[in-house]
Amino acid sequence: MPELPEVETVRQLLKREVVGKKIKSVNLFYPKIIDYPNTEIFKEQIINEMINDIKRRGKWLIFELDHYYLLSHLRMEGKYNLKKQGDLVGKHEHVSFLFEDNLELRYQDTRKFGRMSLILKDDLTTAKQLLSLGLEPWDKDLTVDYLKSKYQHKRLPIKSVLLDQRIVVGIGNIYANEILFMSKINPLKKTNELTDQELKMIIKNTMIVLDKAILAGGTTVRTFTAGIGIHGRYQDELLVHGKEGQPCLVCGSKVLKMKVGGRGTYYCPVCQK
DNA sequence: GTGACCACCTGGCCGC
DNA sequence: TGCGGCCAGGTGGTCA
Repeated sequence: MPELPEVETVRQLLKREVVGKKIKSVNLFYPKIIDYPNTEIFKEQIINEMINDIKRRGKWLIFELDHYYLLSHLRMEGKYNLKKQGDLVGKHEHVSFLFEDNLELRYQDTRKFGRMSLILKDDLTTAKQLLSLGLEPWDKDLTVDYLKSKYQHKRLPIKSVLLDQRIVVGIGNIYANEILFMSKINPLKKTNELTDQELKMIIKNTMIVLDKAILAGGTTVRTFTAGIGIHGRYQDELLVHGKEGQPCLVCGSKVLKMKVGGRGTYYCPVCQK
């Protein structure tokens, strides 16, 4: 599923392929993908807009158009495909942007969880989708003191809190498992009981894990690929996620799986006491 | 403010 | 082979 490294990979690929293209029309095969405004207004407003840049904030892709920002969240299985006009529309392709050069950017999403919004440029800073997001993992303000201020009243397991996009953006279930393994922290440890040293390790390993994943083009798990024919390679470097029953790479103990906050959580009971 | 729970969705997998 | 049930999980909404 797309987490920050996957979204960043998609961003880089899309930027190469579609920046400079003007949108001639839009087809919505599954209108519920459009969160805001309503579909008719969305289709009207986006016509004749040029894609000038593609940015990212957390797991949101931000297409910079002439007068608007198109916000796109891939959620679980969203991806973009570049097709020629008239190519057969796939079963799971729900939105199609037709460009003036007769190429089409198709949004594909097996589980239809992804969402898009079209926001006026002046409204970006107040967009509800971005307003509550926390710090990027590489932000210089992401310090032990910052985490302490956010974590001090949290008694939830750290595994659940790592997924909270209001504190640090971009960490999903896979990378949360990896970060905690590398930091030797038990996923069930209460967040407000973490030591300064543990917080330091979380910050350091978040950057390491996400940097490596971006370099590898993200992680291809189940049905997720970055689209446009790209498969991430980071799944080959996963240390603990999806390794239930296999020996821990550090101590050789069996990797266990449990549910934390309803999410599949993999950990080594010896390394992560 | 915090935390638990649910809905949104479909394909893959497993047991019968 | 076919069927039903469970699981995967990011986010937003609701409720206590």
